[in-house]
This record gives sequence, structure tokens and C-alpha cells, in this order.
Amino acid sequence: MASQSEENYLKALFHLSSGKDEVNVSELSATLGVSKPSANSMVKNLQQQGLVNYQKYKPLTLTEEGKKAAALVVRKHRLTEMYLVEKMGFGWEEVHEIAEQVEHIDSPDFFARMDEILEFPTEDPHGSPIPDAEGKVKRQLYKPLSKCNAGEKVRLGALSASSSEFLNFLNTRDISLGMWMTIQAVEAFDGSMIVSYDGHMRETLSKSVCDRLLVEEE
Amino acid sequence: MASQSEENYLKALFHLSSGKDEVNVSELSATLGVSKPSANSMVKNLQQQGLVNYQKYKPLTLTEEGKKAAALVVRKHRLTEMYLVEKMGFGWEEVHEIAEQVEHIDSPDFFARMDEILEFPTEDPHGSPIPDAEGKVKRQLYKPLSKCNAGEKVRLGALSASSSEFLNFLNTRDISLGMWMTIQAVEAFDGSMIVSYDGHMRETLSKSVCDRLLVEEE
DNA sequence: CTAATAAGTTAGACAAAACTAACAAATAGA
DNA sequence: TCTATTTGTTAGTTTTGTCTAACTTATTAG
Repeated sequence: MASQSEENYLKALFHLSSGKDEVNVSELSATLGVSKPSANSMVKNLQQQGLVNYQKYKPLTLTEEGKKAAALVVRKHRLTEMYLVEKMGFGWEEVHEIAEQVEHIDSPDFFARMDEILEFPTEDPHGSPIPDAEGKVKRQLYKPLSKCNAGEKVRLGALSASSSEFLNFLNTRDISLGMWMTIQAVEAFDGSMIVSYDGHMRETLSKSVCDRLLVEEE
Repeated sequence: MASQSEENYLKALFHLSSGKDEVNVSELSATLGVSKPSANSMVKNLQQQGLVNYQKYKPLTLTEEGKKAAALVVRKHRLTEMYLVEKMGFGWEEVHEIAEQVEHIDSPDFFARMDEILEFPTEDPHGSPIPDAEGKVKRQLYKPLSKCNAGEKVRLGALSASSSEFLNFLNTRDISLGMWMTIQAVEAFDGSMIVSYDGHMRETLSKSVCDRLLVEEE
């Protein structure tokens, strides 16, 4: 089994390479909050285990085996978040830290039971897909709100980053997953948007917020 | 916060000193499956932190602070076992290994929520008391079945050791916690007992089994 | 195209937690 | 009491995962 540290690196690589495919050591070290030499040496270690493709001074990719291993860590994380929200009554902004720890538990039975109890969910509370037990991930159809145009009606499907500050920001504006919103206007000069939804007729969202809201049209 | 290793040592000390009060390094190393030098150096470390009383070549005891810290680890373990059995449908013989991992999670909220959901249980699925959030443990009134006499009627309250082999042994004989049994006879020469309960009129239990069944008269 | 900056690497150190080998103290048996 | 065994300790090594300092390769701006 992979150590907790190895699992964290795999998970980071999984996130960084979604929709980008090539990752470099600096990004990796930055997302994990470790020094570049630390990331560098762990990358070599994972390469030895056949989990990443790596050559000196070249960008990294996960191998097929590495992708599967990483997806299974993400699966454990997202199942846990779902469980904490649905079965233990936590708010979606509280669960990340706990899930960061629970995800390292080594017990297929434990996560299988969670999966059953949740009736085999395919998305976590933030709308991200939960990889299946074979590490296969349903492709996401979401695009950032910032890529949409005025007049479109879209459904909020997921968040691309979910710091608790961000989640609180959304909570204070009654923005929640699954909700529909209509784009009233797009400010050309700064990319901010004016949207309407449920009880809010004209809410302004900055470009950086719009980048983080992943939506689908239907 | 204590590391996982430190928590494991504290827990072992807690168990070893229950009803004995003095522990030596060899026992500690044996229960944890580590070498004596490893145990020795961890003991020094815990002493530095004010969690154990220790002098060269003398037996060890937990300090008050150490007892509390240890009890809180045991609390996390037993709450987890209870949760796994009551809320996730695991059998009592399956939960130990998972709880060994979950107990190291550092999130007061997580365990507080478990406690609430379970409606503040005072005993785990094996009948052992769950220390409260301040680390106070309710004294147990149980004594081993082997100390009882023929003719007595007793209630099975807890187990003193709970390997999965032992739990399976009990399962195959329909022996479960909370159950009443009557002692039909005690074999003087080997300490084995003939007991009756529920669907079983004459079941023979060896001395070593009777030592591990903790009972109360009422 | 060259120089400055960014990214990647190597070397060497450290802390935690384990180990083995070897020695010292305590205890128990004859 | 004296020796043998058990128990405890010290010293030194290993592994994992981190770090800093210093150096090398790549990339980017003028």
C-alpha cells in the first residue's frame, strides 16, 4: 500500500493533470506546500514504483497504473465527504479537512460500506465525480461560468476550488450546487458577471469567482 | 497533537495499567510488537512531554495528564467501534482493525458528531466503557467468569481480550454481550465450566475462555 | 542572442520511529 | 550467596519524508 505521503502526491498529481495532462515539479511542490527538492525526490520514488512517467527536466505524467491509484485515493476522499454531509450532518464547507485524514484509511470494506449506505453516489457534495472502484472517472461536462455568455441559463454543477472562504462566500449569497442561474450581463472590461437566481435578481460575481463555478447548460 | 505512534503507546499503557498500575518496558514492547529499545526511547519521549513517570530501571506509570491523553485515544477507538457496528452494520469482530486507524483522526468535531449520533453511549460493542470527553472512565464492576461459582446466574458485560478468533468462537456458540448465563458446574481440576443460556443447555467453556468473559451478578 | 529569471536537480542534514548488537542492572534459582 | 536469566539501556544504523544551500538547465525579455 501507498503511504499517506505517497497518496497525497498521487492525489495532487490527479488534480493538477485533470484538463492539463502535463504537470511540473514546482506546481506539485506548491500545491502540497513542500519544497521543490521534496517533490522531486518523491517523484523519483513514484517513478520507481511505475506510477509516474518522469525524465529529468521534463514535465511529469501519471502512468495508467498511477492514474488508477490516484483515482482510488480521490474516490476515498469524495466518498468520505459525501458520507460526512449526507449521513453525519456536516456542512459542505466543514468536511474537507476531515476527509483529508479519512481518505488514508486502508480498508476496502470501510469504503465499500460507505458506498452502499450512500447508495452508490456518482458525485460528491461539491459536484465532483466520484471515481468508481476500478478507478474510472465519469467525464465531466462542466465548464467555468466565465466561459458562458449573457442570456444563457446554466446549472451549477461543481466547484473547481473549494477553500472554506470560498464556500462561505457562496453560502452568504445563497449559492448552492444544482441550482440554476441566468446570466444577465457580462462586463467586458473585467469579466465580472451579473446573474440572477432563486431569491436574487441581480448578483454581481467577479471574474475569479466565475472561473471557479463550473456549470452545465441543458 | 500526539503522533499516531505516540497515541499507540499511550493506548497500550492505558490497557496495561488498567488493574495493574505498574508497567514495564518489556510488556509494552511486546504488546506493541516493537523492540525493547524502541519502547525505551518512546518512553523517554513521553516522559519529556510529561505523560509518563519514568526513572531508569524502574516500572512506568502514566501521569494524570498521560492518563487523560490515553483515555481520549481509547474514547476515539471505542466510539468508532460503536459507530461501525451500530451505524454502518459491521459485525463486532470486524471493527477492531478499522478503529485502529480511525482512532488517530485529529478532529474533535468528527468524534463529537459520532457521539451525538450514537446518543452518547457509555459502552462499546464489546461492553468496555467509553471514557467521556474529559477522559474520565466509569469504573467497571465486571469480574471474570472464572472467578464465579456453580449455581450463580450472571450477565455477560464485557470481554477482556477480543481477537477476531475469540469473537468468532463466541459467535459460533451464540454467546453475545448482555446475555444471562447460569453456571451449572465447575470442573475443579482444569477450571472449565459448564454453563447454560438461551438455546444452549450444557455448553462447556475452558478456563481460558472463562478468564476472558467479564460478567456481573445482579 | 545574450542575460536574467524561473524551474529542476544534487548534496547533505535532520527528525521520527524503527532496528540490531552489545553491555548493565535486577531478579530468581540452586 | 553466587550465577543464570530476564529486563533495561546505550550506541549506532536504517528508512521515510522533509529541509536548505548551492548548482544546473530551461525559458523569457530586451
